[in-house]
Amino acid sequence: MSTFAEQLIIWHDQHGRHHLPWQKNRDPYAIWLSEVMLQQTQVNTVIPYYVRFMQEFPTISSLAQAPLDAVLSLWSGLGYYSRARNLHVTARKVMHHYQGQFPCAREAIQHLPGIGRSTAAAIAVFAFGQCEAILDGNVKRIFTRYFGISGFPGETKTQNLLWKKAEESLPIHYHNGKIETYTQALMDLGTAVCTRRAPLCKACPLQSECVALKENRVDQLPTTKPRMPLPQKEATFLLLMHQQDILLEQRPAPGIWGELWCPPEIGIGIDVITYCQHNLNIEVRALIELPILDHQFTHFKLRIHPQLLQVISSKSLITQPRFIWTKPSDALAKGIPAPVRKLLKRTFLSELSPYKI
DNA sequence: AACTCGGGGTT
DNA sequence: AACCCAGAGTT
Repeated sequence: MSTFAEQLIIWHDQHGRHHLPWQKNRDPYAIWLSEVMLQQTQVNTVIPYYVRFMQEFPTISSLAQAPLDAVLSLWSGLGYYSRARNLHVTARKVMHHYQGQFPCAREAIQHLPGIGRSTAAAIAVFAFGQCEAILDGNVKRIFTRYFGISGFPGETKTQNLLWKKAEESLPIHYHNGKIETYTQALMDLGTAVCTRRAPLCKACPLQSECVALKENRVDQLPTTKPRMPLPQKEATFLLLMHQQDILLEQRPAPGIWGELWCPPEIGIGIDVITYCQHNLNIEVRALIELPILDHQFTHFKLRIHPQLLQVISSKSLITQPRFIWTKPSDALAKGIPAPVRKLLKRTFLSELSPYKI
């Protein structure tokens, strides 16, 4: 076995993580769920969501039978909601096309929605013990440093080279359990030792062969993404109050916050009273402009101007299924984005708020 | 190849 | 405020 893999496996026995919630068994469903939740999301953030999700939907069958709304509700706050929608689609696909048995070949796994090459490989490794290479943020960091590879890992050229290194470094002549340990060791080393800033090279099992360490380039690698300043967007949120209820609208998918519930959003500068008359067919009275809510996405910044409005006419005028009237406390149990959760809490549920319901 | 999709943690 | 995180899908 290569020194690289062997050193990692030896290191993992003493220093790796062995008690994460999804490490209890080889249930493909449990492993698949964990891998999807962990896409672009840190372990400590995922754990409570994962535990709740497994309690609510302990099997792929129970997930497949659930309504999407229930799935999104459990996902609320975790972000990247297309993951939840794809999870739901895939659960039904596995039930229907694979008789509830998760496919075990990496290629087949990779064809399922929401599962790319790295996630498919992780599932193949941890659920089925197959010898496949992963390439996540941890692995990219370790390999760019160990082999001294410069260039932003998002570029195709660099990414292809990293995949090649990942495959070449696999423990080919392994026996039972080695590939799982090796794969977990890569991620644990990336999390605990080969960190983005201030890596603990003196504690690293790969230090004697690490090119970046030899050449004193550890803090130069991996090459950071060239960033553009984020465009600033603004929007008005209409908080329409009718007695104890507010109006929520289900947003279209695909798109930002697809299928999640939000107060109606309009561009700034649009006359609110007129908009409600013409587009919602509701007579309203403007109460107050609530404090601005700033939110940042990967590719733009959104400044939300929440406007509190009182409904004068009957609320029953809106009957489209994409609109609902709901108590703010009930809205928190639905699939709503994080800023909306924050807004509803501080406006309607805080003891300090004059609009507390 | 470039762009779209979130939210939270860290520094 | 910038950067990153067990990336994937679309165009």
